[in-house]
Amino acid sequence: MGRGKIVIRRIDDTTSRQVTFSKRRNGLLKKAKELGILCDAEVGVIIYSSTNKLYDFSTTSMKSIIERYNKSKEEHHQLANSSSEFWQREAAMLRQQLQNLQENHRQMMGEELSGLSVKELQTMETQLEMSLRGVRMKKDQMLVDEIQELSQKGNLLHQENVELVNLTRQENMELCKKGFGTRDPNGAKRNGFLSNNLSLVEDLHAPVELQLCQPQQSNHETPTRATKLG
Amino acid sequence: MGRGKIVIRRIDDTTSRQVTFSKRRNGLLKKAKELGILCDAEVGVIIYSSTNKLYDFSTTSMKSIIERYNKSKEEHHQLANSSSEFWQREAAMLRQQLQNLQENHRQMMGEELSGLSVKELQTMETQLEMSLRGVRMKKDQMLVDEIQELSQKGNLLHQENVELVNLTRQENMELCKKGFGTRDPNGAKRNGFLSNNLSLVEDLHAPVELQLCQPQQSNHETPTRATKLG
DNA sequence: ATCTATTTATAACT
DNA sequence: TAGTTATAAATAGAT
Repeated sequence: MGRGKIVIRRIDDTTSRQVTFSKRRNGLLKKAKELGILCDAEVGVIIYSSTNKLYDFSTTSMKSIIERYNKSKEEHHQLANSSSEFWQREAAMLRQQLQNLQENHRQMMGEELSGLSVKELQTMETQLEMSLRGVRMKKDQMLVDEIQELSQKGNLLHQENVELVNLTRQENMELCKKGFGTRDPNGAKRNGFLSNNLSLVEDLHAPVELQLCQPQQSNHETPTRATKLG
Repeated sequence: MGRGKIVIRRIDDTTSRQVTFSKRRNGLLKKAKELGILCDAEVGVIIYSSTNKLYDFSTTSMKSIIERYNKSKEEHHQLANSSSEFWQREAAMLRQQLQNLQENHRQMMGEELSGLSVKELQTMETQLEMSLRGVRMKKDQMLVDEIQELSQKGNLLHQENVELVNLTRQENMELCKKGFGTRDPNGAKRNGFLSNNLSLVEDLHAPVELQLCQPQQSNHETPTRATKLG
């Protein structure tokens, strides 16, 4: 596949050979990768250039591929000892189970549906509907829980603020009595700071209560008035 | 490089995957061989199919390539000496994979949902919706196909019956001419049997066409009239 | 397995 | 060494 046809024979020219090596090596590694992905195969490629440089590719780990290969070859002439045989069978069984489950899982994910009967598809459909209901219920429950928790936190903060306002008002009144109120009659600085603080909490609080639609809180308006009063 | 472009992604259809595996495996081994010859390289390729069959190629001997590779990587000491140990570790690894997939699968089935975040649940919900759509589409397609096939069979039977009626009528007329018609002028017995036969086929035929809503058949009424005439 | 339209890899060249 | 292009080879989809 190139400008001209070539015969498969060692390329004599060193430069040409190295250029071709570089191109074809990449091609081979690419194809190995594609084979692994497309066909779900375990592939290992080891290449040593004529200059003794190593290039390799493997879908999983080269170590495990080589070990698997060695074991495959050993089987032929050497009957392993009983312990080895046991684990080997165990591994084969587990590999099979894994493959079964993988296929099942893929079908569950809506892939690889060819080869299933209408009845099987019907069963899967029912199962998926049940799963979906389960997941949605769980999600909704989690959201409701989260909202409730936030709401409770909000209520707590609100309580704290009401108490804080009351305390500060008492403090102010006591300061006024002691005559410090004359230089700053409205307490603008401190109260300004406080009301800012409170409205921030209000902003965080209000939408949470909207989402929950809890009707029992009749004390919502008090802090707003309090900030206006303060 | 084929009739159509493909994306490099696991092929879902088992048959296609195996055909492609066979073709590309041969391609890869051929290219490995060519690289070895053209560029004077040492090449080793190990392939395990998804059905765990081994295919390999090596320019020299796989054993020497693997040994060279192991030396390059300086890993050869720690490779499992005991076959038993190797398979034991292999089994442990497979078991772990199996457990991971099983947990995933259970969650997919709507079980064991605790410990998932709202975001994860949202992702699962979307995935399940997609899967459900896929399964439903596949099922519907299969049903439509089945109906179409039945309809075609029905049409064929219908054609055969029309021809049968014509033949029988001709036969009757010829019998009448030969003078056998005088004892049974209407040919009641034989025609009665035939019309029963036809209406049976009609009953089987009609609803199938209703489901498919094919408007092109203008010959539907003819057999009904024929039975009335006969 | 075989065929062929098309894609992909790459030989020759820059 | 990297980029371009004409052509050979591989192969996807069909039979």
